[in-house]
Amino acid sequence: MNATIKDVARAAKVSIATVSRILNNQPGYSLKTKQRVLKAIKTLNYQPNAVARGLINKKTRTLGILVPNVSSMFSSLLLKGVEDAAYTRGYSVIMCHTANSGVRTMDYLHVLKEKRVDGLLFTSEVLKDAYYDEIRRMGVPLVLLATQSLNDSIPYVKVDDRMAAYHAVRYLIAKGHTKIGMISGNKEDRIAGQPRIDGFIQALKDHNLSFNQKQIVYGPSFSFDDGKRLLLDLLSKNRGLTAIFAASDFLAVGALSAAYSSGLRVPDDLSIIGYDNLEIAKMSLPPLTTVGQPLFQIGSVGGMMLIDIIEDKGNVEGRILPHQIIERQTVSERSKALTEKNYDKQ
Amino acid sequence: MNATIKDVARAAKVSIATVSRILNNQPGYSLKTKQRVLKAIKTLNYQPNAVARGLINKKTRTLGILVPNVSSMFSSLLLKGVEDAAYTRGYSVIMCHTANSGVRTMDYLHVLKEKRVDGLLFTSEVLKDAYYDEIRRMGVPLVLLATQSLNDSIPYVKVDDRMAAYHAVRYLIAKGHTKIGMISGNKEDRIAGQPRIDGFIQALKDHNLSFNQKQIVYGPSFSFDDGKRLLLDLLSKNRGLTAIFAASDFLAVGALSAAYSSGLRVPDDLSIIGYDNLEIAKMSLPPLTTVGQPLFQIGSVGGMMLIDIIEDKGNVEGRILPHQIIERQTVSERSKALTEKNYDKQ
DNA sequence: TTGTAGGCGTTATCAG
DNA sequence: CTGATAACGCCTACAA
Repeated sequence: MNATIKDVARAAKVSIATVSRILNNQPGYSLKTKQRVLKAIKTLNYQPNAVARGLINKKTRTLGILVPNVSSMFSSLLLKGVEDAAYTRGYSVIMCHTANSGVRTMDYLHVLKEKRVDGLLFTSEVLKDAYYDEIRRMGVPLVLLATQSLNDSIPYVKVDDRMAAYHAVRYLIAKGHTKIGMISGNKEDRIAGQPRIDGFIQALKDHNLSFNQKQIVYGPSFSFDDGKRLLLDLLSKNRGLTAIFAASDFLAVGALSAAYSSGLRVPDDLSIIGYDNLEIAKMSLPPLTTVGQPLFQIGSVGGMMLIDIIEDKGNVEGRILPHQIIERQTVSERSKALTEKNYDKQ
Repeated sequence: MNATIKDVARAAKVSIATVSRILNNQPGYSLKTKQRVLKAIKTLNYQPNAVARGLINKKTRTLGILVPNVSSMFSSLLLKGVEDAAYTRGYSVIMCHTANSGVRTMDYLHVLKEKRVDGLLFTSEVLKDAYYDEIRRMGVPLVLLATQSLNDSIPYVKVDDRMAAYHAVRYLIAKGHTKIGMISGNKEDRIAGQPRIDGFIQALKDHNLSFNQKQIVYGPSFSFDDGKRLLLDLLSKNRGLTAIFAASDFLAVGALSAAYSSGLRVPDDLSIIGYDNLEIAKMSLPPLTTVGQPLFQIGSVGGMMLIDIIEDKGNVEGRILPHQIIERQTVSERSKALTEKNYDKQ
């Protein structure tokens, strides 16, 4: 059905070697033959077979990316970033939805190996030893996105979670808040858990605010429903809280929702700052102030980095990308007077 | 680096033909040799090279999917569905973010052809002739997701947009609303535009409600920002509206936001029903009532269908999947009395 | 039950 | 400047 290099050679009355040279613009042919060949290519609508090329070159110009959830607002931005980098560099990307499942992840690793992808991206989840061993055996480069490996020196690109959390809380403090609670998601999470908690506590300490463990409340995940539940939990354990740092936008929006249901007005009665700056942050009511991580960029920078490694242009160092406070409408300025007034109420 | 079939053959002291037979479990070997070969495979950690296989079989077990925006809540669910079908059938999927760009789409079509994918999924956008011609030349099956081609009989999987809109409006009417407006997105959109408008109008007519063109308001897209703007526009053109049908959840949530800003309470003063049932519908304030389309399913059914065609098991007919009204909290019951009371106010 | 050999579409190394 | 030809890793007649 599809024309092959042989067809082109025959049509142009040259050898396949010559066609190949022209295709890969290597030296060794006259202008005339080149034009003849080019014409043959056009009329036959010839396009080289990447599979055959891959076989001999041992390069497929294909990347594999493993994400826990293809459709989450978080991962999908990462995906888009990777895709963009791949596109501009002439690579394709195979997406693998791991569903947080070990067997599914291993399955994909095997497929990706069989398909001889040139490199791997691994996102969000922690890189288990079993995965890493398998990847080592594949012998392809790997870069981590929005996550980091503790024991090994695998290149990664992410934000400084501890610092970002610190800045979020510092922002609250700068706005005059002194009674601040935190809705942490799953504290076992190596990236979104402890580091953000540490940042929260450090910010409190650095500004001479007292800290008690009950100011932090934990959940199984970082979801909207957890946010709803956890806000109530947090409020019941602490009196007089005026601001809250939520470890994800979903948690924050869930908190927003719970606040609304219990008659608390945001930001008048309670300020909330989120984490991530997903699309939903713009669309919540009121629009959510949050500390944003550049997810698309993390993806594209990571993709570029991986391709650089593949093509040996590579600095293979981890990279921390800057985060940023996105001011919207869920954090209020809190004057001293206001604070006292509020105390009276309670 | 990686072991080949030849290495296995040598290690097991058989010919590569025998190894191949065992790999593809075809008849023609004794149990003993099989076990010997299997052991060799294990110890060498051999995995077949899918590139070589693809070259000879002319099958890559790879699908290509073209989506306008990888990271939109809408497309990403479709993606996940396709991915899931592919995974269960042993296929991989290459994702292509077209960014609504013609050249980018054509670029992708070319690489997908070069990489010899076994089939194509095309989503959301209209299938331009240039795309279709190129795909025909590729000679691979195609299925359309959440869109449909008018002139040709290409298999598709989608919802009945006209019917879904009709039901949304009928639902509003059943709740006692008689003054209903519509926020349409881009009316040029072949799928999300006119069909939903038609459904809206038809529902009104079938229930003997008057209809005037100004009850519908249009925007450039289906976005949150458009929703904000368009609600105000709609309200200014029509007095006494008690309910609104928005052609997308984003439009609806934008409308929610605008309503809030202008002091209108949803659903007490104004009811709103959306379209899509994206994740955001659960998380809006109040949670959005909407007519849901099963995006994940559309993706997975479409993926299965495509693979069926590839593997010649194929019924190649288009399929309409059922939509469903998802009742949440943005539509109020409207008694006759209430209606009159509201009229007095205005 | 097993092995030999040709070929899938390219690239690359030789000669000429 | 050009053309044979041997790989790449695998599958599959065809023989044995």
